[in-house]
Amino acid sequence: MGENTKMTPAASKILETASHLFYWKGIHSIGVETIANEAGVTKKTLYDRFGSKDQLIVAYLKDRDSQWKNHLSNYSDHVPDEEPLQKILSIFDALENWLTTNNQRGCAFVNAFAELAEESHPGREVIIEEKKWLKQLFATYLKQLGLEHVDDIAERLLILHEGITVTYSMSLSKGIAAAKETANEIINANININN
Amino acid sequence: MGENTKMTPAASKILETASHLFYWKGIHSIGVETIANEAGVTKKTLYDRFGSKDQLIVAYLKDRDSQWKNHLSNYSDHVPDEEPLQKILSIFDALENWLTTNNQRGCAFVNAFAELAEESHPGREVIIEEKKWLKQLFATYLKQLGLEHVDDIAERLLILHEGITVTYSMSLSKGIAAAKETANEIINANININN
DNA sequence: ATGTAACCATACCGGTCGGTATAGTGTCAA
DNA sequence: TTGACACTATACCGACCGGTATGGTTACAT
Repeated sequence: MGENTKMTPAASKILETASHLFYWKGIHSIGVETIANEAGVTKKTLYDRFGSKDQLIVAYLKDRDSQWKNHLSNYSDHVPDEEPLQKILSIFDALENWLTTNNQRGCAFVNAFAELAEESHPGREVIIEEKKWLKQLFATYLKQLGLEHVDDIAERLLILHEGITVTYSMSLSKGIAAAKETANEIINANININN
Repeated sequence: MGENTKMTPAASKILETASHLFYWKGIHSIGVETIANEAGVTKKTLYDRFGSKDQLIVAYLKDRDSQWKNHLSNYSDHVPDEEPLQKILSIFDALENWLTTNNQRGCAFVNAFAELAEESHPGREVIIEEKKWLKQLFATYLKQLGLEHVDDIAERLLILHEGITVTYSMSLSKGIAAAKETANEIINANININN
């Protein structure tokens, strides 16, 4: 779902443009007319492809989701399955690179969640599912490490992940080292309990 | 600065109303007309008191800041100065109560930061100063504990603080226990190093 | 050759945006 | 008692909002 491959050329361009503008200028601050103009496309085409601004927002969020997961794969895939701790730490490495290159405005999902105040907005589900997915990924690796209380520890790792993203985007953290090291310490502390 | 005491009655009502609407509906989603109407005041009065929407936004952020600091005092002040660790943990207790009562939409500052994308918006400075203040507060208590690397540890505590606020607002954390316990463990780990 | 899908251009809709203008009322201190 | 201040009420401004209507062009598959 949402793969660029099965989109028309105009739709791809619209989504690409919307993605950039929504992220850097904010969802509510950007009008559909601006998106259409910047994409070199008529408003008619935008509505023919996406139906409404809300649906375009959902497409934007799904696109960010798949981009982030793809980025993450580049860091995790070459870590052998026998090293789940390194798998977890690679997530923080992926985040560091993600934040420092072209994503200085912080987490698109957290920002969008702030803007989409209406409980019923379909974008909110996409956001929450993304975070749940990440938490579950942490839990899976923790289980492979043979830890107990994996849900609790996964929650802590997610907290670190979200926290560092916020502080980094406000220039209150220079890199993500503080979060990565804390993650490492939390995990090691719980490994030692089992020995 | 910004104390309600030296405001006119209408100004207080406007700020109170704006504060509520900005927080729950989002800054860009709410128009000045709505605020004026809900406050039972004319738009003229709103502009006579606050000058512009942007200045009202700044007033809103400063008001949230003083409210949060006031709330924090209620939790920290009755912890004796001789117990800096408890002072730090009381910040997390204050946050738990803050988030669970009337502040379910997460951190007003993080949300506003997401909405105020323009680098030059005066509200951004208020937000960053607030976070720096909290980080410094952590550092002060850590220094009283006789720790080294207080800036590094203060950064970690801030990360936990921001992280739990985000995950709680997305219903991915049930309470703030995970953050508070991690904070406690980080501090204890660094106390032991000195012994 | 015909239809359909993807696009273009332009013009329009009602509604709302932030902000201003004009005119008037009540209160209270000097 | 006068003038400054805090307010009310109403009407207006140009700009922009999300979304629609109409009509025409190209390319491509059947």
